[in-house]
Formats: sequence, C-alpha cells, structure tokens
Amino acid sequence: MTDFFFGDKDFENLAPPPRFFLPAIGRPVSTTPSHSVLEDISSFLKETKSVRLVRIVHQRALVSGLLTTYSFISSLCNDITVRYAALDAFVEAQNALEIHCPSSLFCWNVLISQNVRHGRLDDALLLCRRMRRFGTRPDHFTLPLVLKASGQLSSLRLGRSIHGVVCRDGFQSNVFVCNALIAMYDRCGSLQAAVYVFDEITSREIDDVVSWNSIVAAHVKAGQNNLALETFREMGHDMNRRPDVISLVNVLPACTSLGAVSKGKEIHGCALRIGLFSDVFVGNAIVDIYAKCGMMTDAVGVFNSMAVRDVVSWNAMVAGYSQNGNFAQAVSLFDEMRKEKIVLNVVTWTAVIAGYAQIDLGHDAINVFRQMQQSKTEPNVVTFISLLSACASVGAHRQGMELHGHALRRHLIIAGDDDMVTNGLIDMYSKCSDLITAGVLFNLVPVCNRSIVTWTVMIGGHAQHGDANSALELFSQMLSADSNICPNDFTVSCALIAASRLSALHFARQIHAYVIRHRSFTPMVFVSNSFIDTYAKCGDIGAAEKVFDLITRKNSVSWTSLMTCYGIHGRGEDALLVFEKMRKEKADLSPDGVTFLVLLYACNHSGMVNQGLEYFESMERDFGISPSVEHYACVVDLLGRAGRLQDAHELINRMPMKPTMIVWVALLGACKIHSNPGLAEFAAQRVSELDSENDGSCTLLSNIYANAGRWQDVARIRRHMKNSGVKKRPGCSWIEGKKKGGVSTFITFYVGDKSHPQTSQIYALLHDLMQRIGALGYTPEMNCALHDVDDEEKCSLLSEHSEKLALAFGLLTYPSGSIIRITKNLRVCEDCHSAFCFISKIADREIILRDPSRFHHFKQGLCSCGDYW
DNA sequence: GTAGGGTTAG
Repeated sequence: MTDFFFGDKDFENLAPPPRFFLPAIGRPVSTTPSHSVLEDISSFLKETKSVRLVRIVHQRALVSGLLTTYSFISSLCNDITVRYAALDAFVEAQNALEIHCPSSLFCWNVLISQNVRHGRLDDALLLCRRMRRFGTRPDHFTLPLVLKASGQLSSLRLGRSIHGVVCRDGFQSNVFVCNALIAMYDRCGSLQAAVYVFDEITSREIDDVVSWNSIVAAHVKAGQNNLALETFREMGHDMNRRPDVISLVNVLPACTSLGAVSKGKEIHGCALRIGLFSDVFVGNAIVDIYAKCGMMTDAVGVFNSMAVRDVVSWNAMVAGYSQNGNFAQAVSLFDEMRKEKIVLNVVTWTAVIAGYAQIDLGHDAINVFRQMQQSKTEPNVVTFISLLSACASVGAHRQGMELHGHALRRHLIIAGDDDMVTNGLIDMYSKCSDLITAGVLFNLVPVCNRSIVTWTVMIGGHAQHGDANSALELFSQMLSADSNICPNDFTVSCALIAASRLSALHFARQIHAYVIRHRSFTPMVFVSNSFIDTYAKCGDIGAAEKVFDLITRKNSVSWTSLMTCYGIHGRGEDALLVFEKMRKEKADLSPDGVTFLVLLYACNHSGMVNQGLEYFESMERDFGISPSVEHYACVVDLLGRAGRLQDAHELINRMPMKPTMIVWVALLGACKIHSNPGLAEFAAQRVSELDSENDGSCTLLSNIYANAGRWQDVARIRRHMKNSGVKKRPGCSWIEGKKKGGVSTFITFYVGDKSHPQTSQIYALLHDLMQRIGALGYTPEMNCALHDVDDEEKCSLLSEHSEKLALAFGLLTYPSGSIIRITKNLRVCEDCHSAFCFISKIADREIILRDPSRFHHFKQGLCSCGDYW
C-alpha cells in the first residue's frame, strides 16, 4: 500500500484514528492519484477481509475528492459494495455514478449486480430504470441481472416487460439472456413461457447445456417429472451439450418423485461412467433416490462408496430410514452423526423431530428440540411444523402454546396463501381440545388464503375433539365458498368422522354422492374404509357391506372395519366369520392389535365368552401381538358381563401393566349389572384415584347404591360430587328432523326437555304410549330411576328420559314405515330398552337406537341384542 | 445444483 492513503506500515494494529476521517488533522492529500495508485487501491479492496478498512478507504476517498474519478467510482460500485454492503455505500456509488459517469454501462452493471447479490432487488430494478433515464441502455449483462431480480420477486409482470425490452433491443439471440428468461419464467411459475423461450433458442441452435438444465429444472419444479426425464434423454444425443453435474442433480429428483428406480439406476451408472459420481451433490441425489424409494440396501451401498460425504448425505440416510418406517435405525444413524462430530444442521434436527412426531412420540420430539436449541441451531418453518405435529400427537397444549409464541416472535407466521404454520397451529390446538383458540386462528385466515389443509384440520378438529355439528357445517361452508377448494381424501374422512359421531346417515349419503359425482376424485381404500365405518355407525349395515365389496384392494383396516360393523350391531358370529375369512383368503394381511380389539368387542357384545377368551389367548401365542390395556379392559368387560366378576378381578391383578381407568370402569359396569356393591366400591375407589373428576364412575356407583337401596351412600356420593365440583353430564338424545325448506338437521332432547315447539304433543303421545304398553305387560324398571322418591314419581321421571322424548318426536313426524334412528350420548337404561321393545311392536316401527357402545335394533317387540343386554 | 414439513380410516 502506498503512502498516499495510509503511510503507516502497521496500520492494521491501530485503532481507527480520527485523522483519517478529518483531513485537517490527518496528512493532507497532496498527490493527484496516479493510475498505479488506483490499481493498488483496487487490489487492496479486493483482498482485504476487514470491513473496517474498506469503510476507512471509502471515507478517505470521499474527503480526498477521489470519488469523482471513474476508476474509483467503478471500484466503489463493485469492490466497496462487495465488502461493505451498507446502505450508504450503495447510495454514494449511485450518486457518484449519476453525477460523474452516467454513461458508463460497466459501472451501472456492476452496481446492479451488487444490489442483486445483496438481495436489494427493488433497488436493482430501480437502478436499471435510472440508467435508462440517463440514456444508457441495458445490455446482455444488465438484462440477465434484472431478470434474476424479477424472478426472485416472482413478478411475472415485470419479467414480461423485460422480455419486451429483450425483443425490442434484439437480444433474443443471446444465450445468456435467453437462459435468464427461462430461469425467470421458471421462478414465476410459468412453465409454458419458459418452454416457449427454450423452443425458440433450440430452433435457432444457440442453446447450451445451461439452457437444457434450466428447462429440465423448470419441468421438475412444475411437477412435470415425465417431461423432465424426456427432455433429459433428448439432450444426451448431442455431444455439445453433454450432461454435467447440474443436469444430473436436476433430473435425479424427477426419478425420485416418480419412484422411477430403474431410471435412477441408469443415471447412477451414467454418473459413474462419465466421472461425475465423485461430486458430492450427485452422490447425495443418488443416495436420496434409493432411500426415498425404500431401497435402503442400495442407499447404504452408495453412501459407503462415496469418497466425500457431507451433512446432506447423512440427512438423506436418516430421512430414508425414517420414511421407510425404520425410525430406530434413523435414530441410531443420528447418534452416529453426533459421534462422528458431523456438524448437524437444521435439516438434520428437523428430520429427527418429524420422525418422532410421525410415530406419536411427541415428548421425544420436544426433547430433541431442546437439544437443538442448546446446539444453537436456529429452527425454521419446517422445524416448527414438525414440532406442532409432535405436540398435537400427544396433546401437549402448553408446549404448543410456547411454540406459538416462538413462531410469532420469529415472524414465521406469514399471512398468505396456505400458511402451513397456521395450519399446524390450528391442528395442534384442536388436538389439544382447545377448539376456541383453533377457531380464532381459523377465522383470522381470510377465506381466499385457506387451503384444503386449513379447512381439513378445522373440520377434523371439530369432528374429533369438538362439536361434530360444527364440523359438518364447516364442510358445507367450504363447498359453498366461492374459492375453488375441492375436498381431498383427508377432508372426506374428517367429514365422515363427524357424520358417524352424529349417526348422520343423510349426511354420509350426501358425502358419498359427492364423491361419486366428482369423477376427478377416486376414492382410495382409505376413504372407502371411512365409509364402511360411518355407514356402520349410522346403522346402515347394507351400505357398509356394499362399500366393502366394492373395494378392489382391501387392506386389513377394510376387514377390521366390517368386523366392527357387525360387532357394534350385535352380530358377533358374523364378525368372527369375517375374521376367519380374512385369515383364509388373505394370508398376506396380518391382523394387528386393533383387529383383536374389535374381535374381543364383538364376542363381548354377543355374549361369546369362551370364543373371546380363546382369541385373547391366541393373539400373543399365534400372532405375537402383546395385549394392551384396551384388550385387558375388553376381557374384563367380557368376563364381568358373564357374571364372572372374580375372574375379571383376578385378570386385573395379573395384568403386566398398571391398570388404567378404562379397566376399572369395565369392572364397575359389570358390578352394576350383577349388583355387587362391595366390588363396585373398590373399583370406584381405583377410578377416583386415577381421575377424581370422573362423572361416569360417580354416577355408576351412585346407581349401584340406589339399586341396593343404600340411599345414605347415594347421598354421600352426591355430596362428594357437589363438593368437588364433579358435574354429571346430562343425558341427551338426538334425532334427525327437517328444518324449514326440507334441510335436514338434528334435534336434541335432554331429560325432561320441554323446549321443543311440539312439546305438548310429544308428552301426550308418550303418556298414551306408556299406558298402552303397560297394558301389554311393560313394567317400569324402577332401578333405573335413581331418585329417592315414590314409585309414581319415579315412573314419570323414567318416561321423560331423552331417548323416549326423541322416539315420540320420531313417531309424530316421520312417515309411517320409515326407520326411526336415535342416538344417545350415554348408555341406554334398561327401562328405555324395555319400553322401546314394546313400542316397536304396538307402533309397528323399526327403531334403531345407538349409544356410545352399541346399537339396538328394535323390531316387532324384539331387540337385536337379545339376551345379552 | 442436493436434504427436512402440515390434514384421514378400523
């Protein structure tokens, strides 16, 4: 460095001395800068790593009048802005340029280029406009730069106008400009325009390998993987445009998306032949295709043969194992990465978090996130989405809320089209049963920005954790909204969950009709299985069977769904036949834990104690499936219902795991049926230890005491419930009715409900019916009236049960001969059961009554559940 | 020019 600027040899060791900024104090600039001095400055600026020194040179140039020389301006435009990308450097460069040499195309170009490089896209475009105002026309360097800027801004309008300039100024034959046009149209999502430019240059044979790579990449990005592969094949014919590393890296993901392993293998061979395999990018893409296509052995082979591996290679392997359902292997590879001291990046951490979320180990996912934070890796949008799904899977409301705060602070929630973080938040809040917050977030998203996933998570949230009616309402709203939103498999399944919870047969049929009408929507096995379940739960066994028969590729869920259908309708023998048929005809479909649960349930509700016990024994012995708590609860119920209370209790004592509430509730229920207050007290005690606010068990125990006439104990329980704030859920029943205009709706009746406009008619009919069936031999089951009152009052309390009110409404309003379907939120009592039998006979009606555990078909005085009630 | 993500059934 010459004396001209610094003088001091050991300048680097000095603190910035004010004299360099104030010429009055510092050495005066006496020499006019010579050419060699400027060259020195230029090479200094290119080499120095110190932003501080660049800043000093910049300031020095300002005060010394050097800024007016062309040489320094070009250096300012380029070298200074490279190192020192502060706003003032850009502003001064532009000012100096406009004042002293506005006709220097070179200076404009380097300044625009620096602006683009530093992401100052709007400024770059503005500069281009300024240069034109000064009469300097953009050339084949300028145009690709501003095309890149408009591409990065995704501004098709701007890109098109630059395309106009390209044509007007005759740059269509410049391959750089054309390649930039292709890349711009690609980024703006207009494959068609990109292809147009590409076809034009190839027809004039001015294309090169970059053009081909760009157009292949554009096809891949637009999801046109087959066309991408075809284009790639075409380029192979000409030796002038032999595929390079970038060609391979572009085309391999197309094979991956298509699952075209053989094509991938071909490209793998090609890479080895032409010596491109050593490139770590190519190697990574090859590992990725094998891993994603489930060929982990091949992926391992490639991974091991790579001379250079980076964190991406490892990530591809971790993701491969995780996506192929071998999460244990993924985690062990993750541990190996840590042992090998690979610098983990956000993708690595996120892949592991997502893996845990997928297998519902949300707490492990959250722990990994804590470690990630300790390693100072910044989470991004993808990390948050995975974490939210982890919280949703385990109902971690508090952690979910924390994440919501994080996301807000990091500005990761972008108000725009299909904001996946918001979708994740809505889903998380829904699955944590916080439908209020979920609804607030959902309503904050403008309708035009709601994607199908946004709608689906909200519909699914209401269907599974909230009000099923709201779910169906949202589904209709979505279809009638002006947006071009089309339900997908997920949406339909969620709507069906809502329909099945309400037993909304009409709704299920409408959804089915919609699915059939929209030919573009081909129901896959997943949706068909949902239909089987929904029809079963709406009481239409025939429809469920029909859907089952029409599935071409039934999976084990299809078979299990049909078994459930028979199970809940008390057709245990049929459920068992389905199971045996599946074993015989579809040996490749293996039953799992749920299949056995359904099987045990079916045996349970059809009184097939011995068969049930046999299946319970065989599941571990013959199928290697260890029974879960749910299986035990089912067998406790099975034994209990059969009166084998002692056996049930002993089974609980033998359980390899700690019995949960459902097990004790099953025992408690059995104690009710077989009037065993002693054991019931014990079971109720266990339930209250596990969940002191369980209203069901309190009510059950109080009923048991009431049956035994132990009114003091009843009062004690009542007091306990009152003191501890446990509220008995009110029993209610609902039935489909018609609103004005024939739109179907649900009418809900509570015990003793008098809110319906037709109340007087309903009660009159009920009164009449009770008298008529009394004449036929019906006697009220006083046990079911749990109030310490006289018999006459008990009778009237019984006759006001919600299901009886719903039945009277049905008899009043349904056309004769139609089936009356009623759903109840709590278990149907014996008195209503008996009354329904009689009423079905005298009114000559088929009645289907559903409660949380089963269906009762009443016909001609008989019920499908027979003796096993 | 490479890697990671959200919604569904028994």
